[in-house]
Amino acid sequence: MPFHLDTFLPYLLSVAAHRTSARFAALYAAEAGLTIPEWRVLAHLDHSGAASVRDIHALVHLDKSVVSRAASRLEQAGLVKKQGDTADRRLIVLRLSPEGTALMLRLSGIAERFQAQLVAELGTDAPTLARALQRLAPGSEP
Amino acid sequence: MPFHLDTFLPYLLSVAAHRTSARFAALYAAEAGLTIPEWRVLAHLDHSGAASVRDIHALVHLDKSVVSRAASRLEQAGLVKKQGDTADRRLIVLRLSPEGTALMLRLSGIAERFQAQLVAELGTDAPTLARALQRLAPGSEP
DNA sequence: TTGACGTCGTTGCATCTGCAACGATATGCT
DNA sequence: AGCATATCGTTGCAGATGCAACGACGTCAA
Repeated sequence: MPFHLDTFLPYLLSVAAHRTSARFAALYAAEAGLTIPEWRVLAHLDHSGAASVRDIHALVHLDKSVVSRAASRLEQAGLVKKQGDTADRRLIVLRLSPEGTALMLRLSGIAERFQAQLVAELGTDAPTLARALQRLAPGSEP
Repeated sequence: MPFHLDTFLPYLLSVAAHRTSARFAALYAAEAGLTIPEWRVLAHLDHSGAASVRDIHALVHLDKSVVSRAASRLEQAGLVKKQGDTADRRLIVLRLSPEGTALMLRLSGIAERFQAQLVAELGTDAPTLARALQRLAPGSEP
């Protein structure tokens, strides 16, 4: 009995994730030419206020190098400010600039509308989906 | 009210997909050093018998170039045979070699056990998750 | 038949990713 | 204090990815 790829959860997850990210990226592409890592860094800074590269690396599931390069691009674009931590001079504190804050104000509106649309498409399955995904994607594991 | 990334479905999907794929890849890494595209090509050939690059591209959500290169590597590894279609000489028919069939026999066992473990972890949410993912990942759209 | 157009698989190229260094700094042990 | 060890952010590098060509082949209409 051969194996069926189209009921295999890792495959379904991968395809659904890719497609959903692409749909969302198309929405904010008009607003700002951000990559997904850049968007995640901005979003995290928006709700945490300030964070180091390490914090984002740990909490947002991006490699250190990806965060570092995304932060550099965002700084060059004037959306983020880097600032050496005075207590621990290895750390670099990232904060949204006023322009970054303004951009996130618009982007978070787009994101919330997209989330609402997804929830509408999923109907009553939406909360279960979110719960199941959170179980598959633990917050702290490597 | 700032935006919360950790309830955002595209983000949850991405992290869950990455982590689940990594768990699965670790399982078959010992059995065969396959990349994910290679695994998908093998799995699709296992249950379709024969398929062209185009077929796999359309059904398995991989770029043409990715399928082409994966097929070349698999052929060089002796797991897949390429064969020109006699009717339409643009097409290249891919089939599992005996070695490829034997490998898939072992890999599909690993895959089914992993799927069973995931289902066990998810409990009653598993069928709902699968249904929701299928709705987010339509079979034919570009 | 001829020629325009579409499709197939491959390849080149720019970019992104993940991993392993590396220098700078901090921490802990003696 | 002094030195080994660990952590932080950056960078180099090999490999993978997505996209746009490209040549080869097929299809359709005139």
